[in-house]
Amino acid sequence: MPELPEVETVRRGLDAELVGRTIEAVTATGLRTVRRLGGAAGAGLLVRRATGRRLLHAERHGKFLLLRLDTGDVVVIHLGMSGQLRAVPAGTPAAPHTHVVLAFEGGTELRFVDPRTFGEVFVTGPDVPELAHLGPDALAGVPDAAALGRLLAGRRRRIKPALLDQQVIAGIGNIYADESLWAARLHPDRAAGELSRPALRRLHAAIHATLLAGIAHRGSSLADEQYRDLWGGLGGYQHHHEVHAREGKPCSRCGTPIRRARDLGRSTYWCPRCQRGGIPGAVTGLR
DNA sequence: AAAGCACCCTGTACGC
DNA sequence: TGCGTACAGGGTGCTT
Repeated sequence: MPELPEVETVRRGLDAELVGRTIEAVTATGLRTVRRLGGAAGAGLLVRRATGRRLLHAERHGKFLLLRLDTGDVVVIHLGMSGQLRAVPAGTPAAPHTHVVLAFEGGTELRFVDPRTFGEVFVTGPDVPELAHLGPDALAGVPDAAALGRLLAGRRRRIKPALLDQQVIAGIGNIYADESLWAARLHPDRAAGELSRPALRRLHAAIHATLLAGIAHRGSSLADEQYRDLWGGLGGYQHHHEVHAREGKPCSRCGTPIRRARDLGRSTYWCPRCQRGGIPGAVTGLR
């Protein structure tokens, strides 16, 4: 599932491949993908506002990609669970579940492919009000432990749900939340607003190091997911995961088998020995 | 405020 | 072999 490092890898691909070029044609056949704009009318809106426009910048906020056009309009893309952006030569046969195609000058097409259609594409104005509810970007917007502390201050919820909440901090998903908490030696059930200053320092450093490592390895491509970069390449960070999808395997620090529990409808992985301090009786403490 | 769940959706894995 | 089911979980929205 694409999280910040995967989206950033795609963004860098756009920088290398398509920024500065003009969009010559747009097709939007996946009506669910453009649902925010309103079905067939939305597809027309995307075509009208993107066709003939030059791509000035490719930006990222959390897990959202923002393609800034020369009109000031912004094409916003979220990959959801199974979305892929691929750059291919015009004329390449369309993969199944290809929902939106931006045909750039020079013969390269940017194709949005998304089997499960949790992802979306829409066009909006320069201020992107649709993303105003997001917290600061987990990499660019949280400069130090004190900033992280301010985001978590006063919150009585557990730290893992807080990290996953895009309104608190944007870009962290299930993989990088688990990996960051392991690196910081924090139990996923620790109370978010009651972390000590050393714990906040460890967590801030862990989030940054984990996200940067994910980017350095071009993201995580787990066996049961589809993540690939702009050119179809697989990421490699899954080979460096310490806890995620490693239930029963020994913790690299202490040898204790990694545990797994269902939390908020998804899996949480942690080392029960290295990651202490869970709230007694909280979800993962019971299993 | 926070937890927990249903929902959207399809590909894959697995048990019978 | 093949069918049904569980699972994967990002985001949203609802209820408790």
